[in-house]
Amino acid sequence: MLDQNLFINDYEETKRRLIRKKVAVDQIEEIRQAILDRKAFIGEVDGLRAEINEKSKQVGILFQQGKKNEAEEIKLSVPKLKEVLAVKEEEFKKVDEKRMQLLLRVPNLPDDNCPDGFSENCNMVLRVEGYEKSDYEGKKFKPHWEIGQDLGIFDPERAAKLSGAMFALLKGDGARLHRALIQFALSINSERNEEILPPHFVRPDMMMGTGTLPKFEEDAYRFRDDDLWAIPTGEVPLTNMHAGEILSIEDLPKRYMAYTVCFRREAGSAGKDTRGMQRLHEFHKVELVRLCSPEMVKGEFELLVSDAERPLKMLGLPYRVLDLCGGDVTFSSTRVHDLEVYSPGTESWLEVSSIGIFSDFQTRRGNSRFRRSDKDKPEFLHSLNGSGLAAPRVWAAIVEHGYQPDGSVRIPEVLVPFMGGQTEIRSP
RNA sequence: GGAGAGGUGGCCGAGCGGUUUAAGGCGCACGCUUGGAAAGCGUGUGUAGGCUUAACCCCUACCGAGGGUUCGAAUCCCUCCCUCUCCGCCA
Repeated sequence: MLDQNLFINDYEETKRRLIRKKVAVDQIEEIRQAILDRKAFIGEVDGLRAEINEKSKQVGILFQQGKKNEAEEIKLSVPKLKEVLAVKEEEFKKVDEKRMQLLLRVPNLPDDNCPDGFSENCNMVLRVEGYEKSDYEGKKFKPHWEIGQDLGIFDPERAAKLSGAMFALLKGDGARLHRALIQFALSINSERNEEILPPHFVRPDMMMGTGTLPKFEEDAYRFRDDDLWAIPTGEVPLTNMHAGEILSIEDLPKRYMAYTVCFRREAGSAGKDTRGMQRLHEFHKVELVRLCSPEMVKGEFELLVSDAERPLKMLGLPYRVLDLCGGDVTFSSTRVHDLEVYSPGTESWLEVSSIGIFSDFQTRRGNSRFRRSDKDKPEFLHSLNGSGLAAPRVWAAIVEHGYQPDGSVRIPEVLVPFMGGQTEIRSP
């Protein structure tokens, strides 16, 4: 959530930046008005409360002095005030609720360093690593689902039988390769990041905290009988770990990583680039989250990008780094770099990590703060996150790139220790 | 799931309808004292919002959360959440 004072003290600038993020002008005006309306009400309501408090205090004092009649007289004058207050409070509640709902649905301000533009076509390729066009041009590569089915390590039919479309079932060495990937990602990041194993179901306010609710309600799974949501990413529990707390600056930055399952309804994306392991309702991921002070953000962002790139480099996969344009930067973030691995089987770039800066947008919602010293006021933490390794798509890339003419799949060297020394996957 | 106990400031802990403006203590900060320190004494010590916007003062809300009763609620009533103890169930 944005600081509402931005709409009062820095309105033109805020408007300019929100427009870059495709927010309609009248929506911005509406928010400003709601904030002003609320401010007007709060003074009136507070004044009435003060008056009632004062009279009640008088009643108590008069009773103790034995001045019963005077006390009764004041007592009778209060209900009228309370009626007025009740009406005002009712209106105030409406105005305040409207303000809140509007604010919760406004995206974060994009950083001015984001390229201009409103669609993914305007995203800028910052660099391409390990990719030679000539390696792929004019050649035909098998998609991972074919290779996987031939080797008996990937079974989409049974996954569909059990759970429906966009679920995966890995078998034998396929499952083992997946497990190796997770172990590998956790191992190489363990020096810098503290490993967390969080709950996978969270309260609604935690989903609110990362900006997932209320805007993206249709994309998350919720339980019918309990007021809990299945996390769409480890970002949700990690970013909210210190909700309601005030950390000391000496504890910063907090660098967390978590291996979690991620649950996504993927509403509206059925049928589109969903074959094989490209898009799943349930997938496994190692997530990296940083909580820090504002001046640490720049450095942490660079570290995060390099942490997210490292596994791709080590696995020898070709990938590129995108700088998302202002209009394509996600709801809660100010700046985003995407890592996309090249999938020769689908002849496309698959997003495997989205590294974002969220400023205090998420932490204001979750009320996660820090203090510079005993004398300083608490300030909101700043948060960042990115995938350390999104298992299914990396799995797909490894299978496609490691595919050998004899039908086997070569395991990248760095994964071999995590595969118990196994160097390739063959049909049994 | 059943029975019971409890949730009060950074921490401990009193208050169970009205000078509570939340006692007292610990911790912390500053000052006095001292050759220096400890002890002692004194002062201060939350968050958010409003007003001012340089600060103070003042006002409002906050005693797990949300409702209710009352002129007045930390205190009484209802619902929910969490923690602890015992029982039951269970990987």
